[in-house]
Amino acid sequence: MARAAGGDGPADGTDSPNRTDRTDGADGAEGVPGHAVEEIAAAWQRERPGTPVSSIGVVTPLWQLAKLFGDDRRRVLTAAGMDVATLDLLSVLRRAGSPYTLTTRELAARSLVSAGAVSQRVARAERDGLVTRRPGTGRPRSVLVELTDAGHQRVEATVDDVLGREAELLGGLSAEQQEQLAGLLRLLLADVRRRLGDDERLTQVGLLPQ
Amino acid sequence: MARAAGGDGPADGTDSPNRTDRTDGADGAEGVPGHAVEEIAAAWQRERPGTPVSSIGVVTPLWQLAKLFGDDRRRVLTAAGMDVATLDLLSVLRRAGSPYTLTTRELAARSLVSAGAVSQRVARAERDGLVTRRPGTGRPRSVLVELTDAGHQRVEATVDDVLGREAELLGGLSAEQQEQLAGLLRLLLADVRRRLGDDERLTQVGLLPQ
DNA sequence: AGGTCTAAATTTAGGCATGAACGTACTCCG
DNA sequence: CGGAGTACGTTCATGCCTAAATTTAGACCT
Repeated sequence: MARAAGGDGPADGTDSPNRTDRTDGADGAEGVPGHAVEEIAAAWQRERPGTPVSSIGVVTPLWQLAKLFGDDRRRVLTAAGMDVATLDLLSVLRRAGSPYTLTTRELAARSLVSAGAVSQRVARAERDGLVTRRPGTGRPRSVLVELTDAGHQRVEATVDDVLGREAELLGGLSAEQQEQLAGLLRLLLADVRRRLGDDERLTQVGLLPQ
Repeated sequence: MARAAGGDGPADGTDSPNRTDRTDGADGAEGVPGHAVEEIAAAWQRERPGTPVSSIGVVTPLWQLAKLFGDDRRRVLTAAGMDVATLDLLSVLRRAGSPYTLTTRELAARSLVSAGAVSQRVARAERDGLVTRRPGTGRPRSVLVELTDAGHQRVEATVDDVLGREAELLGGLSAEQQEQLAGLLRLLLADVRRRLGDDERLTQVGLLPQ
């Protein structure tokens, strides 16, 4: 997605050769394909000694990976006539199991998006016949959202593709590395969630990825 | 974020009690504050045996963490009269060192956003007097973007806050754990970038975080 | 030398998210 | 019992991004 316009053509494949002859000089180790993250912290240190760079080693790649995975998923889904937000919604309902019904309140909590966003997601999905909406009997103004057959089918048709693709992208890491990484991320997530969510009720989770 | 409307009130503290009396039954270990990621893979397995869930342990927390860090950063910056996209732009220029000038082409590559997004970011920043734009002498239609003094000051005023805050959020992990995590993320990032970017020139990096 | 090709930036259209204002249906207390 | 509170879903304005169309400036070939 750092891609410019121009569809899927051969694009600028003839790109790297004449790369270092431009504006440079202010750029250090540029042109090297894999210079990456370390360079960012180093640049801050060089330009602004004392900058608290300790977080960069974790946060930057985290960010980039999320962006890369997200963009990739979007592309996969667009090709299948689907979009990320809708799949997220449908997946949460699908995963919940029969009767595939949840309140918008829970949907918000499990999707990690705002209540307003859920309202809009559900409205779109309802317009497309993928879910239905009806008043619930529980709390005050509660609303129950239920997956339709069409919605059910849409999930079945795309989930494996998306998850399979992601597994493929993780293929560069060994099973142990993946496990180790998953463990550390889980640990960090729990801690961060406690620090933020604690007094801010990001309470539940159950998010995005499928 | 996952908050509804209505300011900062005590919100739904009285929430968990009457939670299981609604739609549930299809919800397993719900209500538990920290049920999290494992539950997602388990739910897929239960509902749809054979679903390729192997990636979930890594991708889901990755995603959630990026969202949490991103939202938090946005809040910090909003309070300071700044926004994430602009700080990203200014930071890249600041880090590049004197003369704090880069082409839009490079800005796009280093920010991991589309060319159109860069155009808009620069236009906004220029309108606010944070950067200037002028034709370059290099390639055909190249444009040089340079940080103004005002832009320079804006970076100085916010970077430490943002980075400091992030370091704080990482505080739950020991230095070794952070390092280990950083290493695995770096490894994965390099590999993913190769798989995607290789034939698609997400070539450069140098992204977001600060 | 001139026409065509190519690559880069910008513009435009559309999607989705946040946050704040609303409307409203229970709850709880006097 | 009745009125204020309060929690929840929706609506609205705004922001940012992607993808596609558009504009334009050099490069290359004959």
